[in-house]
Amino acid sequence: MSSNHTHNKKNQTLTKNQRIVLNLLQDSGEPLKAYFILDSLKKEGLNSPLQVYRALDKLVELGKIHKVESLNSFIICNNSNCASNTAFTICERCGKVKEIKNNNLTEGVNELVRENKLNITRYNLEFYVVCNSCKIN
Amino acid sequence: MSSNHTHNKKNQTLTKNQRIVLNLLQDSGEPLKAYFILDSLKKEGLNSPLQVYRALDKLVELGKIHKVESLNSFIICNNSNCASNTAFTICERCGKVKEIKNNNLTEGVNELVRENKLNITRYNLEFYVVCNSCKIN
DNA sequence: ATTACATACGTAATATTATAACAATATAAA
DNA sequence: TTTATATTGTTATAATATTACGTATGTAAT
Repeated sequence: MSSNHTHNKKNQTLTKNQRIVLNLLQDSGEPLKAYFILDSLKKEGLNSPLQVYRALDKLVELGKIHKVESLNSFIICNNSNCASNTAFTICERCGKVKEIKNNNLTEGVNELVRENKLNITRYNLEFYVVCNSCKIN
Repeated sequence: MSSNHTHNKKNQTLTKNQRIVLNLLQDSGEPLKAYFILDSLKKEGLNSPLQVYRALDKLVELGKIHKVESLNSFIICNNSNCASNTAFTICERCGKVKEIKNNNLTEGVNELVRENKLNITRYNLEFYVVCNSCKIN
């Protein structure tokens, strides 16, 4: 038996660089910046920004991660069927980001798009909030 | 009559740098990048990125312009009452950006926010489209 | 097996976007 | 007028992202 069978079938189609970047984002759950990813994965053999950016590009293309545009950061997709559509809440105080996975929202957006005759291919929605823990403190 | 009364009262409270940056964005109507603005305004006395970024920051704060996050660009606000909320269509082919100023959309978003119990302070919506002229060609 | 093709890799250099730090000046408020 | 606040100009540097080039690897057709 080879030693490298922890990844699932879908991940097997990924290359080594793509896989280690995806794993880091998966483990983190938070949005991470490209150069932070680079620093974190030096020990795994990533040496240059381009190696990170190429992996990120591919993972975005595959829909496995998203770019949070206003933060120049990347976050794991925890939504099975968002395709390239994204919807996030971003806390203005602590910076915490959550992907919104609420079917009502998807429905609502679709309706919004219909009503306004927007002929869209995809969308990116960023809702700035004060999150619950920040509201308390 | 003096020759320089085209700006409205609100603009009179702006500083020189803020005013010339705003005028450029106003005349252009398109999203412009900070360093393009810098190059364009060298002759007006802007010498450093920081002068541009400071003016841009202030204008965003005043709601006179918006940042189009996914393009790292800035565009004049042509919506009297959007505050810091933004909604754009961005053509995937030609890059053309339009601010959506449709009351239905505002209403729809508000409803969306209510239904999903999002406690938001502001939002940024980016709808990627293929614009009409690109669709034809 | 060999060719052709597409994809990914590694590396170096460079381009683009944005901010920090500091001293000086203007503006508004007390 | 004194104090506080915002803005300016300048230099340097940080943070984010891409170009260019040559090599390697996987896959599919011949």
